[in-house]
Amino acid sequence: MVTRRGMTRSAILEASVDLFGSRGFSAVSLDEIAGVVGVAKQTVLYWFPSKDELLDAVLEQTALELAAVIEAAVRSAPDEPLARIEAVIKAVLRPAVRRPALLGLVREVSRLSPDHAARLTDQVRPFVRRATDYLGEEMANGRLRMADPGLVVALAYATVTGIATEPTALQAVEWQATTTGLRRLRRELTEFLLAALRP
Amino acid sequence: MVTRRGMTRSAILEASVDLFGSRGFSAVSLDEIAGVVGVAKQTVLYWFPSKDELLDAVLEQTALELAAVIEAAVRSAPDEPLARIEAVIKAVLRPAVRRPALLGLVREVSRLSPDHAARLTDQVRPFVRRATDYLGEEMANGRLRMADPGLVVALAYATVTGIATEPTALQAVEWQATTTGLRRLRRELTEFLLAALRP
DNA sequence: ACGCTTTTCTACCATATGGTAGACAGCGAT
DNA sequence: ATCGCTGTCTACCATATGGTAGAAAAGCGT
Repeated sequence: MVTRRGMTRSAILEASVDLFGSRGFSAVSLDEIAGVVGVAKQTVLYWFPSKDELLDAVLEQTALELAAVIEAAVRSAPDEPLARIEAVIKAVLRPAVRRPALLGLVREVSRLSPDHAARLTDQVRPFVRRATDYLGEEMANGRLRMADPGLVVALAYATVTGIATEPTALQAVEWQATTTGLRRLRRELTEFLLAALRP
Repeated sequence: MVTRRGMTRSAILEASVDLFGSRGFSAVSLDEIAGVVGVAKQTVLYWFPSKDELLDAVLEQTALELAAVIEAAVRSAPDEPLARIEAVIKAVLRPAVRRPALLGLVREVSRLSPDHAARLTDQVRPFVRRATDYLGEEMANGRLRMADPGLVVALAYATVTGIATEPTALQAVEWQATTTGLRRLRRELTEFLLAALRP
């Protein structure tokens, strides 16, 4: 219908991020994606030859988006680990809460075939490596609590994605998704992580 | 085949926990569950009239199991919040790592229909309530860092389930699932949480 | 042995789903 | 005008899946 210039492809990607991320890969049909985009299923299969390749594209794009957000946050923060961590939290939490599917998709990876997981892991590895190295240095400098840098990265990642992708858990502790609720969540998350990492 | 006395039902439940928890509800077919149990699909549908009711039973059982483990850990620990938290981590991490699907299933809840999620939330609410109240008291006593008790419960939950259910993340930081790796993970997780909660 | 209940299995069925084949439309270049 | 290319659609297809109907076992009390 509308689809001016190659916009269909990106619309499909966007809808797929939301659907895969919120309900899971196999719970979403190509028909449903097509319906959301307002296009026939075959159009989806024209841009992405199979559901699997669509998933690969979705994963890759999500990883790139998140990496860019984190990268920018780190660069704009002063050269102090706690400040940088705070900046990253702030930068990630905004898109994560506005679009829970983003991190939900990342979390989905562990349920997919090892192939897909491996492809994404490979893509993300350099970033993880840099984060691990950085934390290791700062621990040696005494600006962070001494610990296993790799596991600390994994733990911080687990905390942030966990809290951002489990509305059920937040609902169980009677948290409200209002503006003030959001601010409180960000503050508590930040203090939680900083307390966990301070020397 | 074998199935002495009403064992079939519990075998189906067990297999379903593993499959739903590791790969997600909609990615698992009744045929597959039946295959794992070694029984015809209709036998599954005899014990659980539909896939949805099977899911409900699986969720309920998992919640009860986890609650029992946590309850026992809390009761056996001394009356000191940090010691109790450590005991809970220890108690939960063992079954969680041996059977990742357990927590994976809990995490799956947010992807399911609001109905299922609500049923589980209701069941878990009293436990959450008690945990929140307890943390609140101990914060007032100065034995824990001052914070929003509800959000702290959610954050600690997110950290533990996140780290226990994302092999992909752990793999990305080159963690190995050996005995020593497990011990290191438990130590780091404990220190991480205790540091986050200490006054 | 015989009935009654519980448990499991063998057909089936309707539908949803990923994917193929090919027609049709828009459009820029010649 | 028409050729060729790109993008979208309609028409199908094979298969997988949740679920139904009812037959065969398997116990079990009498």
